[in-house]
Amino acid sequence: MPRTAQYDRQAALQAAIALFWRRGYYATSLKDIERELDMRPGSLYSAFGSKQGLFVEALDAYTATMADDVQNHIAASGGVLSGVMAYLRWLLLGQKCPALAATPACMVVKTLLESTGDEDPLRGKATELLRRVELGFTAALEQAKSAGELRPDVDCERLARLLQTQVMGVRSFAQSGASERQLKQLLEDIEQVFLSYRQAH
Amino acid sequence: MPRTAQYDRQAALQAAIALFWRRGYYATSLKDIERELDMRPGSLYSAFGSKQGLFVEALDAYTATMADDVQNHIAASGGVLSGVMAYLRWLLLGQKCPALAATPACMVVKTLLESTGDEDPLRGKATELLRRVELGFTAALEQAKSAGELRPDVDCERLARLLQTQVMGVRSFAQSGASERQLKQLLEDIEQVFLSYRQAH
DNA sequence: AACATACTTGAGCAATCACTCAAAAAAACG
DNA sequence: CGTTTTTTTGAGTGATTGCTCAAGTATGTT
Repeated sequence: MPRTAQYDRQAALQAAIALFWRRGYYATSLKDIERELDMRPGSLYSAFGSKQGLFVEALDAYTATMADDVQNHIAASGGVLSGVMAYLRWLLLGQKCPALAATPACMVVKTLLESTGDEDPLRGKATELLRRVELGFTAALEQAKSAGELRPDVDCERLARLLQTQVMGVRSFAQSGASERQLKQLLEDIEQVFLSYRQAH
Repeated sequence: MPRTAQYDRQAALQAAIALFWRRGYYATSLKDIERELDMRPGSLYSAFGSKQGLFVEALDAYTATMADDVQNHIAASGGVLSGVMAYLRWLLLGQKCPALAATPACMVVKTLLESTGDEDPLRGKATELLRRVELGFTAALEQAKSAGELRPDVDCERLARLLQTQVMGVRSFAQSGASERQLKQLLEDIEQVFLSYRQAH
């Protein structure tokens, strides 16, 4: 009996991701959102509740996509460390140029850094998601250690944090407009960081 | 004959740094600024021109202070790489707890990441300042190479970018609420990164 | 076709945004 | 003390903020 919704929720979320990723939370107005998602306030608020609700949902979806991308590169590459490096190369050097080249920095990190204090719910959400990614890294590293890719004495939780720090660092650095050649060198240098964690054969 | 200004420009700038560092540019309102700097609109606008003018001046002052801190630690530590590590330890583990522990992330990086696009003047300013810091690193590394601290084949510009990436990474990671123990381990691990660049004796 | 049940629309809400400016106040001179 | 010069004040600018809601519109069922 009811009328079916006109908009595509997933498409709207993708548009929201692109918009918030580029402009951040506080600098994005509802006018921007209405224009970019092609939705009017009534539809927006019945679908997502509030600007913050939409943002959180977009951030969750972004993180899920990112985690998938990382896992796919790990699987395709065979090793965890080489997989993450492959992911970074794909992300920063790939032909995803137009959209991503402008915003190589991680949306979660952007959110963490634009949060206004400890009480800001955005900070809580961002740290929660970072912790989730970190746990994913840890699990993948544990598995790699069992498979003999890593030295048996490696502390996987610790290495996961180093790994995450590297990813946060390069992606932020890439935002400052480095050339492709500089990024390539940087990724090489970072790859060296992980050399000592590998199991010698 | 004229009336002398009541406010202290340097004190006002310090307050602006603290405020913008914590809350970012877009999420900070003029009401916040009036309260925190204890200045009314007229004084603010005669002194700094605009919200953006005040922000840029604060960001410049922040960067100058940060560069001083780094240089001091390099001088006190004897080596460039050990100096930067000492700076990070002082920044992230020192007793600067209350104010800084809440905002370990670099204000310039926060600005870079909260900028809304390539046309955003904030992004230009942030990249310019990062470039300046990078050049400072390069110069210090060149000097260190001449002094025999670094291997003669080290590409100093390249190492400077790696160094900056590490600093950006840890400081951002620290914002996500890591424990002191985790930070300590992370700094140890990062120190290992630079080991291979040192000149053997 | 007529009804019921949504969804979409856009005008409009109070609050806040960055900012202006005329008037009041205060210092340095005579 | 009075004059001059500058700063400080705070009410007020139009525009925009996130958001609401009644009216209009479209769909699926009977």
